[in-house]
Amino acid sequence: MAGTVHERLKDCLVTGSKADKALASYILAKLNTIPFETAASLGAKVAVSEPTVGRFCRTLGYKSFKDFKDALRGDIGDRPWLIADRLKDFQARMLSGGDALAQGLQLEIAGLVAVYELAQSEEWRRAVRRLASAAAVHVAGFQTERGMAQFFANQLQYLRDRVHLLDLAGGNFSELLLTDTANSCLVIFEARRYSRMAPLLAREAREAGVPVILITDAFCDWGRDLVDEMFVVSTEFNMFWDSTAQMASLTNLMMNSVFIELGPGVEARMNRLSQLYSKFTGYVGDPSGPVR
Amino acid sequence: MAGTVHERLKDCLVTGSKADKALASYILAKLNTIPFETAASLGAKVAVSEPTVGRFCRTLGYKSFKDFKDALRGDIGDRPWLIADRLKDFQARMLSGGDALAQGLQLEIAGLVAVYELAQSEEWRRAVRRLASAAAVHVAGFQTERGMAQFFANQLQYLRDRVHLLDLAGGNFSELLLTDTANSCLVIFEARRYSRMAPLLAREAREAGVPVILITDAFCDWGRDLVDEMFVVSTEFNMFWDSTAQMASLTNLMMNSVFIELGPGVEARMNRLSQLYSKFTGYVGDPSGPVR
DNA sequence: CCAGGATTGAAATAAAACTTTCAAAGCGTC
DNA sequence: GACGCTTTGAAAGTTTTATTTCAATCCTGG
Repeated sequence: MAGTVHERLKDCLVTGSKADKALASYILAKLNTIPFETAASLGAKVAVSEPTVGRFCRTLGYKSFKDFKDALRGDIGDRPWLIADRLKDFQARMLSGGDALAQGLQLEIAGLVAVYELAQSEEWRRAVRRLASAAAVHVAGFQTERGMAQFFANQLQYLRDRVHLLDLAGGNFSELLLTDTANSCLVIFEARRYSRMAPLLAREAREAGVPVILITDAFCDWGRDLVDEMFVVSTEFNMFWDSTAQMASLTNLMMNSVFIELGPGVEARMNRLSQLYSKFTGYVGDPSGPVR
Repeated sequence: MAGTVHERLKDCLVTGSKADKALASYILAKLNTIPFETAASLGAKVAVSEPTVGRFCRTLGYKSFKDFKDALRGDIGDRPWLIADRLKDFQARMLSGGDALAQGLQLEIAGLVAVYELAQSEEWRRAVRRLASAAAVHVAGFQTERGMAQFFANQLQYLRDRVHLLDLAGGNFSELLLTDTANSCLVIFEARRYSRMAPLLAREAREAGVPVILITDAFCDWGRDLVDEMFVVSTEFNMFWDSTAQMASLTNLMMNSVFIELGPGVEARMNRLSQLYSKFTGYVGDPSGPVR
């Protein structure tokens, strides 16, 4: 049997034996609590023995009750979502061949949902207000997260003035710490293995009265008490190393929020910036560029 | 200790030992996946032993790890936390009010699936082989895609030698075009509005016999006949401007492919690079860093 | 720098969760 | 009602998961 967990269970409602039907029915009704159950506890609830639960999972095509729970963990459901069919293709491949790629995709989708959920938090609104209203915004990232910091800074520069990318090149962070820090703020991108610089910088900034926004992974145990807002994105997608790609999605979502916070007035700035780019460098197909 | 699971964990962030903080922090960040974990699997994720997880739960006032999970069930049990249900939430919002956030998520998921599909194409394999075997790799990005180029370059540098980030700072691209171009290649990140520089650079590179890989959006009409491999990511997620965030996912996926192509030998390089970082800058919690 | 408590992991042990085996019960068919 | 097939649970066995014990290590405060 193939397909999502939902589908298999529904099939089972029709084709299964009495015990199977009872199990499928109960599981569908109480999906939320299933991961907390064991084969025995579930069996007890449905008035069925433990081995029957195991057999049921095997009928469904899973190796064991445990395997079934794991499938639930990444299951996207059978929503008539725009991409459902293509997604199912991937899932099918995963189930047949243990395709690492398909598994990674599921994890990444789950992470993405989490990022979008973050955007609804109070913490998010606070960070957005800060980014929109601070006198200056400094952005830092270390190792492979340097690019993320750059990406964030470049985008924010379209929306507002006084956005600066910090880097390690000078060996100190005087750009942030030795200027007027009143009402400025700091954004740090960092993931495992954390550079010694990240908490150091966060601590210094805090001591200078500069609020800190940290975008990081789930393993960061030094951030909570050192920063004002902390956003955690998923980084484990079944790849040979952790991926910080979702920091880009978060960045983008945050830019959108800042844009909304700033109001339509920013468009003037954006146009002006484009004009400047056009004047000095030029766009494709833009006759007003510097050279033809 | 008393209170909800959430409260206890937060207390623990302040009062707990190092391992306890790491555990509390991780659990708070990934509450949704905890029901699927065992003490051992959780321990592995935060680099802590199995008994420590058990003790941690007891410190928190629970009888065992199992007891802790049961408490969690009561605490988060009624709010949706399976991906399927959380997605359903977003979808419902989209259908009811045309919620911008929900719509964005839907589009972004679809885009992500498309990126993963790209990773199975012949074109992808070609690009990967190229990135793994070229004598040198140059990476360029313009405007807000500079960060993406940097991100790509920084990651690839972990895997191989001779990766260079090009930029407009010098006003020419001699780093690529005036050195020995034999068997080198160029990667360009670019999205609307395209910098005049992008096609210019691509053309020059091609004339110099340098193959070009282009990562861009769906509107790029100048790329096809100017580059060897072209990867198109979705950029329209219902935001006030296009987002190139998925270029990061693509980059990550590509790094994974290059890693596989290069074989396990790269690990030596990666370790060496980490050692260097440790020596000159240092990691959090790494006593062998340059200063304590 | 050192003593003493706190923290931690390895190994051993205990407990639990799950599977297998097997016999009995259910159920449709002749 | 007997036959054969399927389904099920009890009991025993196996594997996985959690706890205990204990020695090593790490802090902390003198």
